[in-house]
Amino acid sequence: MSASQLPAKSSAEAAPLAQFQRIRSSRAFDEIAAQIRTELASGRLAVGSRLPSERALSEQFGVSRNTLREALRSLEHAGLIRLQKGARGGAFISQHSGEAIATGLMDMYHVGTIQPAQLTEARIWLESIVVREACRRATAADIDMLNRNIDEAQEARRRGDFASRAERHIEFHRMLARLTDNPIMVIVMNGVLDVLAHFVQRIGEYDNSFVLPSRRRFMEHFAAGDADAAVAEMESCLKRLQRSYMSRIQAAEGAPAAKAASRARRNPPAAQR
Amino acid sequence: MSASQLPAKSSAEAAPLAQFQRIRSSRAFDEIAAQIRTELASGRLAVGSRLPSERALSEQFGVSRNTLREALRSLEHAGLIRLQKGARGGAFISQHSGEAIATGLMDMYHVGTIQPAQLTEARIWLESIVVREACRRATAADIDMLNRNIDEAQEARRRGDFASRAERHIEFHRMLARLTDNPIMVIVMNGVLDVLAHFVQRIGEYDNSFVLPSRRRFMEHFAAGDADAAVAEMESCLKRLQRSYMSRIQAAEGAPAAKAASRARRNPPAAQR
DNA sequence: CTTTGGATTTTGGTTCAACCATTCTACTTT
DNA sequence: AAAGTAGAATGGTTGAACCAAAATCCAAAG
Repeated sequence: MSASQLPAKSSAEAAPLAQFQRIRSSRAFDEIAAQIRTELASGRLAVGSRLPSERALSEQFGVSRNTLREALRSLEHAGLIRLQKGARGGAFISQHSGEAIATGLMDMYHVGTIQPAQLTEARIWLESIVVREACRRATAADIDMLNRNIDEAQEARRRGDFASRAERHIEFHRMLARLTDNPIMVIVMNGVLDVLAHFVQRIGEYDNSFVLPSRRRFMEHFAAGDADAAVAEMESCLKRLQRSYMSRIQAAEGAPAAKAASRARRNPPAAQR
Repeated sequence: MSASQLPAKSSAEAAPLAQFQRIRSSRAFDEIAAQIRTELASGRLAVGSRLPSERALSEQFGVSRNTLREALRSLEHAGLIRLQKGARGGAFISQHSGEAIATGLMDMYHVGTIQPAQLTEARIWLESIVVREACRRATAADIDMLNRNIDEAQEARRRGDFASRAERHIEFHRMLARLTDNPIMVIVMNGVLDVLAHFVQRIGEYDNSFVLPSRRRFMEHFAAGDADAAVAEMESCLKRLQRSYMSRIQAAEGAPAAKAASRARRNPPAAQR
């Protein structure tokens, strides 16, 4: 492979591998992450390309491998790189990102920066945009897809499967967001819906028998291309849901232990104040 | 989230019927970060409280200090903790977050997941919400603040200070977002504006002589509480700006720029095949 | 000839034991 | 009492070593 780095100084290769400079300020890994970000922003590092191995990179930057790894950790968490073990592995520039935004919103909720009322409020605002734009762009196939989702939700309701029904309902909104064909709306809406799903799971079952009839009415307007009516129907439904959430939240305020964490705890808990 | 894996078809071998998931978290620091997040979500770790020192934590988790540090790095990047050196230093649960979302959007833009046209499109949509809600909530003091901002922008324009004028214009939109009093809108709008500012700075000066008159008209409607008219004025202004941006970026597109100006790479450079 | 199975190599994941730089505390000196 | 300084606590960094997974190569089996 031509990309192999040998200690022997060969002349500059034509490969897109960047020449990184030595770092200077405190917190070397911040500098390193910033330099790699700069390379990425400049276009010299395209999606799919592979950074040199940790050992090679740490030598290029003139830092230890541990420090370099902390920089990579930061970039990986941001969704910019994906790390792969084994021969031919390494750090690959990744496309998706987006996930970091969803977890960011979730963190803000957990830490109390976002209150439930603000969450549902923003959701209603965003949804009005999404519906309007989705209505403008939806094809017949898209409308079929949405109708299928409603059928599935109805089937889940018939079975008394609350979890599945809730999941279908949320998936409906994700579909609408995707129909806008705008990654910002998709990402933000997905993040908000993630938090909302978490929130709904915490407050438990609630009365949403009015949702399915509303969905049917919504789809009539939507299929007819009547964006205003579709938005109005959706907004009315969401506001009713919001009232339902808010009335339930006082009850759930006391016991926040509703997390079905299936994760295996093999180590002592981290808590200590 | 929403990551539907495509099952590799055509594997004719006798595979078990069940769909097994890929084992993921063999990485200790992921487990650690998840545990700390869980503690945070459960409310046992409040904002401002301090985690044990790295040395103590690594002992509690039964991992080396380096591994623990990689976990902390991930949490720090997310904005959940703030690290402080020296005696009485350590990892403190932090409030703000939000920054991670802005950098996430910026990353998505740099990596090409968000195209300039989609950026300005989403911005116009979001702004319509912001204006409507800000109009509903603005006090006389808020209106004064906005008017002051316009005066400053006009002053900057008189001096021919393009950078300052652009900064004032963007600050105007940040103010409006804050007036919604909804952290989600503030965070998302701030992130979008960050990217937009970066984008505008890249394409250089442009004709925006129409912005200030539009702002004055906007403020008339806004102060009168006429949200519809305010939204319409803002939208018209932003769409004109958008056309200006797009015409400039196409000009930059045509010339074979020295620095990789655009990155709409349809064919991702195959990752070392 | 193809297939299988295991050694080999490459690479990320982890550990350990130190040292440095910064910051706060507490004690000593003036 | 004020000022200065020694020390301790804590994050930041280092370098060498080993482990585990994944791709490759190669020889033996069919």
